[in-house]
Amino acid sequence: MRAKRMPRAVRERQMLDAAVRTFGQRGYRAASMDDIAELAGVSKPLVYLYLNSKEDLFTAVIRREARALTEAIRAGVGPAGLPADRQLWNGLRAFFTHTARHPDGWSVLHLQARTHGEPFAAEIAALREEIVAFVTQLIAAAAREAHRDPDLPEREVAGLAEALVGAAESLADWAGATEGVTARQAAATLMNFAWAGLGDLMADRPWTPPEEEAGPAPAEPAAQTG
Amino acid sequence: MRAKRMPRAVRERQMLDAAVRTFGQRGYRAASMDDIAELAGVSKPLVYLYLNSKEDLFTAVIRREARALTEAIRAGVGPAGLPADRQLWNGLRAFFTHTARHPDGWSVLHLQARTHGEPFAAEIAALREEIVAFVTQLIAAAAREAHRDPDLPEREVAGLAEALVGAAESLADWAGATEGVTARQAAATLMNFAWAGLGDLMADRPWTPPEEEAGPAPAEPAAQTG
Amino acid sequence: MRAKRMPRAVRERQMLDAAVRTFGQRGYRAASMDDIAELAGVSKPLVYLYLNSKEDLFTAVIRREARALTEAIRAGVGPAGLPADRQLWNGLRAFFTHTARHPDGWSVLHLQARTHGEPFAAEIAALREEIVAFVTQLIAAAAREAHRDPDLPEREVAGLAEALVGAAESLADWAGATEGVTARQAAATLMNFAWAGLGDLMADRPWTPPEEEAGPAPAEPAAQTG
Amino acid sequence: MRAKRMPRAVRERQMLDAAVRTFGQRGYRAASMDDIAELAGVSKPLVYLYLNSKEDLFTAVIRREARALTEAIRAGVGPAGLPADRQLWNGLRAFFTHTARHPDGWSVLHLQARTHGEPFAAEIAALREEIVAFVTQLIAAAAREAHRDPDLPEREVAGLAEALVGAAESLADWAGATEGVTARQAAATLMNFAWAGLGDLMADRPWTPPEEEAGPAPAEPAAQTG
DNA sequence: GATGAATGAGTATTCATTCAT
DNA sequence: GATGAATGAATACTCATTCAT
Repeated sequence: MRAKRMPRAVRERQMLDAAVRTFGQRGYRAASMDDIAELAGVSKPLVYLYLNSKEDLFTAVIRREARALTEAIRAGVGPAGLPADRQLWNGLRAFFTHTARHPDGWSVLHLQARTHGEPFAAEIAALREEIVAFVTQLIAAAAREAHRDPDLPEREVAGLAEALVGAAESLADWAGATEGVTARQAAATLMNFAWAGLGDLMADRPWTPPEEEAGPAPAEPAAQTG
Repeated sequence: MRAKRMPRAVRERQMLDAAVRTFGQRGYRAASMDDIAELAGVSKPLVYLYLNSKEDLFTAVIRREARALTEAIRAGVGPAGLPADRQLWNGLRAFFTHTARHPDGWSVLHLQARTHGEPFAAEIAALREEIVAFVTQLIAAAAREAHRDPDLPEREVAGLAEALVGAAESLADWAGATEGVTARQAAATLMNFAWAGLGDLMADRPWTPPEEEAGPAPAEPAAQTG
Repeated sequence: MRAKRMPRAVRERQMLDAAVRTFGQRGYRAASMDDIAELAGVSKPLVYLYLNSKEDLFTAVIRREARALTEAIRAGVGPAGLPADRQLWNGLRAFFTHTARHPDGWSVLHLQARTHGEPFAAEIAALREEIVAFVTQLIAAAAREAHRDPDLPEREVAGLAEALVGAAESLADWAGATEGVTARQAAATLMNFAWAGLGDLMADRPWTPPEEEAGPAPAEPAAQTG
Repeated sequence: MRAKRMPRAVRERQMLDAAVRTFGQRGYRAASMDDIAELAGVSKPLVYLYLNSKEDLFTAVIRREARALTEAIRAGVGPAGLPADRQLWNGLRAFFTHTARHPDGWSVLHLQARTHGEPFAAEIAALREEIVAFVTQLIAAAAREAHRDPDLPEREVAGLAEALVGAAESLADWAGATEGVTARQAAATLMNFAWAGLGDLMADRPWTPPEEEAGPAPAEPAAQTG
């Protein structure tokens, strides 16, 4: 039973929701347009009318999910004036919270989109670059705060940022697969690792999370749609 | 055009070589058995005769590449008596060297195999578990060496190992994509990040690589075939 | 060349018609879905869209032909009140008429479906059971009419019914292959054989067909389509 | 482990044995030359060397099994001097005994060979003609014995013979599928049906089997090979 | 004589995509 | 605006058959 007339924006959202789920769970190639149309509750030609082709649909999905993720992080990080470690701590919690709440979207971004060549890889590269740039700038800020001298070489900082982002991605998967690991714990583990380093941890000198703000974790409207 | 007669073992190796390349570059679904057979220089039925099915072929590829990777790392790490940071340093260099030399194999292991569900995910899970277990044990050894007291909680150690492995994976991709980053540099960046931590780095207290052995990086017979 | 748009039911009938012909003449394995689609004047994907798989298609064909045959017989037999030999005589004429008019359907039911294992054999077993049950009940009725005492053992009756049905099947093939043998003649031969027995025939005591009704043989709308 | 050197005749017999089994159980199309070669314990090229092609192999199988069947019947029938009903009775027992002992051969002759078009159908037609001719001549003999006058028309006799043979085939299948039905019982059922007719049976005037000869049922060397 | 190595030619099935209404 | 009807192009997999040794 097909749903009755609806404004285009709503229909399109339903299609994208269905697509995220299908792509996230089955993968790009294994997901068929039939599946997606059925899950969205519309006919296949309508999907084509609105989203043009499978490639365009997948690209639209990637963009929407990428945007949602970066906005979640941006919202979590807080004002630019905070100290670097505090900003990172906030951002990581937002990141782990978001990936936990949108596993299909995370799967699309982290697994599916990277595995199927151009033009999707480029979308992901852009997303990653944005995040890496943010982290890079945080590291630079931390160096400034510490009056470090001389500066770390640029490429070294880039590598550190890559490492940090990779560690976060890995922990997001791990938290998603391991019962009972909260976003907060994942973030704490990563802060320790990144900020204090294993060396300090061995010496029992961990990084200490700042006292918590009053409210709950950065609000997100709701869990995964669909 | 009939392919020259060859002993089965040789042909099988050629097929696996072709498969690594094709799967690594195109992905599991997009790689067709026709492509692989052609690249291997044989007819499709022969591929089926020897490797049974696309699924079996992909599994065989995963296993071969996984084995090659773990053996390269194991060989690189050196004797068990070395200090933990030295073992890690050695292992990382071997890892980055291997992934740089076998980009298709690395793509299969890191991207393709994880994206296409069971039974491939299980193979990769096993591989990753092996590596994570090794890193976990290194961290435990480091703690012992540092006479750390009290012990880090088990789950915390697991998370740290996940983070470290994820960082390494990420840096392998980065090194593969960035002109002029050597395995040694990638390993050094990660050692700094992991061992000293960003905090120490800010304070200009980096981890110091041990003096280098005489010869070049751990020998590997040859680069990717095909 | 795009086939003209048609309602699904019509197209489905065309496909089944083409399938009966192809399966009946070439056999299940030798008939390719390409052949059937071409004969039906549609593309292969449409056949799959409507009939799902070769197995399902063949099953649908068997069911349709089985139903047509049993209904032809049921219609031919006439009211339950008739004497047993009269019912048998009517039923046999209907049977031979139908098999003569639908040789491909008869080939599917009698030859192809039995030769290719489950699940087709089960369909045919059900059909045959239905017919054998009908004959069995006729024999029982004849015994009642003759006030036979004691009853024939159940297994003996089953064997007789099998024999009669087998004889009918064989005569259907024979009539189909032999120029100039009418359904009526085949039915008469079988009635003689079955009802009088060779012994009586030798003694010149044949079974006598009842006077014929006015009209022609039981009407059937049309011959095989295609 | 391949068997060592063997005389050609023996090897060929093994291949035919394997082929009967495979064709009988799987059907002509579904049986692969690989299966047959493996079951025969020889390499595929050897099968081709001896039997030439799948078609030739199947034809050879049909001929061998047809010959075995007709010889078993001929041996069972006994001397030409016996009364017609006695000859039929003997022949039927031999037939049901043989089909029960060689189910795969019976399946090849009765099901598989008829279903796959020329040239196999011709082989079966020849076999059937031979049997029908024998039965026809028996019926003629019975008529002579009964001094029947006038003669039955030739086509009528042909039809009766077809019916009788079809009934026998059907009972062979039935006996093969029904637990506890012996060759003797099947033959008795058919003699009753054919000789006395249902009409006489209803009147409790069955055909009476002649007293049994001393020895056991017509000897056959052994059950199905392979 | 016997076999391991190899393939040409199919076969069922699927999917993204487009019309005609 | 929305959809039922339709297909071109691929894809995994199989099999009878043949050489080279």
